[in-house]
Amino acid sequence: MSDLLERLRGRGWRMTSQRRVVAEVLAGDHVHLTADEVHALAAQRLPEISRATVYNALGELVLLGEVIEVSTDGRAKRYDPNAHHPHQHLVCSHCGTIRDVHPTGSPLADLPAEERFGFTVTQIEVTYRGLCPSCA
Amino acid sequence: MSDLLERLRGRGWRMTSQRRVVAEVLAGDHVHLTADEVHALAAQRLPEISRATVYNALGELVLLGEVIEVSTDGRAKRYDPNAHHPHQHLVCSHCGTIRDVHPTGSPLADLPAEERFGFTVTQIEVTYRGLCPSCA
DNA sequence: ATCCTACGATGGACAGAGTCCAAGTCAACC
DNA sequence: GGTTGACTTGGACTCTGTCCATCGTAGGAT
Repeated sequence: MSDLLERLRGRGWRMTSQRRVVAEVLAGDHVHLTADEVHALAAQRLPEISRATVYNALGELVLLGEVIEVSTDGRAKRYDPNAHHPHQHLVCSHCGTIRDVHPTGSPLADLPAEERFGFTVTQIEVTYRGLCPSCA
Repeated sequence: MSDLLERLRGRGWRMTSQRRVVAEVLAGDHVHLTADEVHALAAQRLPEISRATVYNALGELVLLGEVIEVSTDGRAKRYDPNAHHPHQHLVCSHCGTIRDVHPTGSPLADLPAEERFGFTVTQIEVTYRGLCPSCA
């Protein structure tokens, strides 16, 4: 996690107390937080941090490739710090719980050339939906 | 498309002029309209139709399984009338164009039992992202 | 054909998520 | 310890969607 701070600083990311707190919140074990949840956790350590700053920092972390934006419902985006290990998501349709999963094989192989319409496909997102054990 | 109206009426869907226009707008080309786009198109035929009515009708069509809700960005949901033919989506990261695609094989087979965490998986969404020919 | 009535439509207020901006602050380099 | 330009702030604003009280009407009953 201080790896993260190192990397960011090394890339010329100006280190402010606000950005540090946002990065630390994400690097904790709370996964898939919404921006407001990140803001709430950050505010526990830095009470006057503003929402705009959290949004800015999150957006920059996404651009830097340190965090992935996930939107599994049509509501708030979630921020996934597990950006350096490719994975997909398993979502409970009832309670919204999200788990990282690692399917074998590549879904790209399943898309025939004639179905690509000339696109250069660079990314594939797979969302598995169903009921988790508690909601079943 | 009048198939759609038939089916809806047969299921006891009370047919109002507003609902008819919404259904007809969707039954047009296989595009992926947002609620506001549906509203705009519907309003060309029925100028005083309200946003709330369009949202209501779209929500009911989704519940009836006649239309699928798609959210490929974190922004407005899109409504996909191609609900009776399973398919996935190919999205241009630059201009947002969406195309229906039909991958071979099932990604479910790629999710090992130990990666399912006891979930009962009932639905899988795959989104292929990349650049379309015009944006490349 | 007309009447009834429950279901649907309306539009304006409201809510949630996110963006923008002008003014103030401060991290990093000198 | 200055200087300076990048960062932060908070409030206003946008966009998407929901809610609700009131009004209108589709379709069965007569």
